[in-house]
Amino acid sequence: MWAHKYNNNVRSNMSIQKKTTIQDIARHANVSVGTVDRVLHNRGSVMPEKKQRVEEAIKKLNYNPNALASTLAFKKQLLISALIPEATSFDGYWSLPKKGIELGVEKFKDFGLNLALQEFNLYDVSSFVKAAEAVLASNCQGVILAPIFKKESIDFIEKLEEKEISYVFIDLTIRNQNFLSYIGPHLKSSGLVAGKLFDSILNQNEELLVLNMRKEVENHSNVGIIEEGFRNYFEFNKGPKNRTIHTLNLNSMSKERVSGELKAFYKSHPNIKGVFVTNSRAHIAADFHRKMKLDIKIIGFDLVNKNIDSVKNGAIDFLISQRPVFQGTTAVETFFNHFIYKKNPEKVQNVPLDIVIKENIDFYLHANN
Amino acid sequence: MWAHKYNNNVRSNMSIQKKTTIQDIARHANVSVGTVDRVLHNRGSVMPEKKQRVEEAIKKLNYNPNALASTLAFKKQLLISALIPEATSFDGYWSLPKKGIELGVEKFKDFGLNLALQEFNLYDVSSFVKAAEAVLASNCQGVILAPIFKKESIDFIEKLEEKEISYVFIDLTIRNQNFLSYIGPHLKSSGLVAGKLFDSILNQNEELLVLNMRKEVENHSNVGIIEEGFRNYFEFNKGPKNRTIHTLNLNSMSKERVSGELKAFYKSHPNIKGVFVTNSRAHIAADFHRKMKLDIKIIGFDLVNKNIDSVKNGAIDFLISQRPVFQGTTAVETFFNHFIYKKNPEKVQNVPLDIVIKENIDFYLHANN
DNA sequence: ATTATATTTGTGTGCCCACACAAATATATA
DNA sequence: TATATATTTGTGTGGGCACACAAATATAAT
Repeated sequence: MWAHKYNNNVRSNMSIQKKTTIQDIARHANVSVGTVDRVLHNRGSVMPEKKQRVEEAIKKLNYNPNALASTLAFKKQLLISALIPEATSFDGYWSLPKKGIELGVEKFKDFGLNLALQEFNLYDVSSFVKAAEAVLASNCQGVILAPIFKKESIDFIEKLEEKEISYVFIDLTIRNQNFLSYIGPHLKSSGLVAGKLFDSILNQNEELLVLNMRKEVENHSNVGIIEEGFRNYFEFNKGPKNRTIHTLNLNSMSKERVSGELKAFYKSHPNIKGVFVTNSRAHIAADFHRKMKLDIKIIGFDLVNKNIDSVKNGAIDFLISQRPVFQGTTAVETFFNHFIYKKNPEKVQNVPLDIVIKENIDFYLHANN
Repeated sequence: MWAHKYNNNVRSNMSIQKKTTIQDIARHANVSVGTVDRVLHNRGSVMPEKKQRVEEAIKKLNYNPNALASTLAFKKQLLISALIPEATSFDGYWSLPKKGIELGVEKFKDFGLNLALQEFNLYDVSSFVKAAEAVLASNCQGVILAPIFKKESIDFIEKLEEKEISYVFIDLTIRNQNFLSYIGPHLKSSGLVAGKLFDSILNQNEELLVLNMRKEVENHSNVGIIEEGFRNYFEFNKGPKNRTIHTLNLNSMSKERVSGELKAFYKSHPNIKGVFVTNSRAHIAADFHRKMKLDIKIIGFDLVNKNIDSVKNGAIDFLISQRPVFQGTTAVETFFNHFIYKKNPEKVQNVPLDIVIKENIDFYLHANN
């Protein structure tokens, strides 16, 4: 027994069937729409028999609420805060998640979703603390958080939990049980991918360098995991070629410093044919290689402008991109689904690790990855 | 002079501002909502001066229609047909675009979007013709078309144009001026990517084989472009290593036939260390290599189940994936934007060419790529 | 000026749902 | 039995927009 209804706006077309509404349910169960509403939201009290009739009708007519009408009627607005670093001239990465967040908000603004963007300085803890306070003062319902500063983030999260504000981590995470979702890369796999690529493109006895460039203040636990994954690859895939892997930690990002240190290092290690840069600053090494006409391969992270240029001019061989824009839209979408559709997200939402080369980079730039 | 309005549902929060409505416009321009409506849709006639007042108010108050309320009031339903091959046991590729289309429809069903799926047999032209007739009989407003059969597709398109039904191409295209959009890969770049990868991972004097496997009936103009891109790479990047590239065309996909032909070919060409399979059947060659313990690299296309297995067991080194699921959702979204928001899409929407290896494949499987 | 016709404008209804409130019914208390 | 209280149910309104129709005004023809 079927309960089909054909739309008569379009000339009798089998494949267009109107969605059933609460009105339909009410008629079918011989109650008022108010009662149907009460059953749907288990609000108020309904006689057991009527409740059953309604539930049967819902099943039979395959009722699904119209999210449009629902949000239109549900007047409450939804405010999401985003607490992320601001993009700087020498590190434009965070412009990408930001773009994603803004795209997501744009998409859902008709649904009453609003954004309060709070950016902080990647190298200034106090700016984070200040921004966090602004978020706490804003009485928003959800927070998108990039927990760059571990200790301060944990303090912040505690206050969020007191106020029962839910939060998602974006791009990086800290061990913590109560976040709604983590949206970002699987760091260890990032290292594995780089390892596999280098192992494929290098010859037998060529050596590798892991290059960590960072400022003192930065939380570098992530970088550690990436390097761990990278080294793991070669441990588990030893095979005939037993590669030597060196590590160089630099506390500077200045062109001159890096160039100098690399020059010295290469001199004492002439067999190095590949450099794995564990953050988005591969272009610094790339520029040096290009200037010195060194035939050393580079693999790095992230489609920031200077890296893009280096891929296009051949100085960087592979970039691993972790869908920064997509991370942003996903974070917003996660909250939307959580609050509007009451669907709880997966705890960990790992983004694909895109392998970008000169030949496919344009498509990544154009799409909102 | 600003015209802000703060929502008072949420305790006075600066960042939540109600969207302006046609009511606001009407008040501001001192006309009725009917007149505003007329201006917005240039329906009916409006006195020039009032029209101007309304247009000014729209600009000043930064009015954007609420798509929710709009579609809720706009009762017309939208029917989209999808004319794509059905997935078969030995070629599951088309289950992925189909999944994407269904996801897209699911997402927009509240907006009155309906789908009429018409699948045809990849190896049976007559099934395509029949499905195309069904589409023409369905009086839909848009068609998602996979133009596998060139001649028949052109015939079909002619009839669509007579009936003024717009259509998009998905996954592959044919030269034609009137399609609304093409959503799919840039074929030549697919070849370039494969070329670059092989050039990186192979040694100096190792040779390459381009393996085309197809049934007679298939439209193979695409495969030609891919191979062209592949060979182009080596022409434009000759460098020191001048590679020899062979081509083997097989009119069969049977395990036995392929194995036999490959065996013979490798015997007469012992220097071949890489095979580029120009469609989704790389797993056939992979199984053969694995059985014979041959150390020959394989690059192929598409995340179909058997290819996935081969990547995981190491028999396929690289897969190039062209976001089949995303293609489907994008096609639906394109029509949605076209009909609901009246936004015309870009004529060509190229999807990224994802490079998939053992180390990152899981993330591609989990995401809806 | 008077009627007929064309143009312009305003009002009302429905789309589907959420929620407040009133009405109706049932149960408890005096 | 009458009154107070609790439980259950129905109706109405609003959210922003599209569209039909009626009302108002302007223009033409007599």
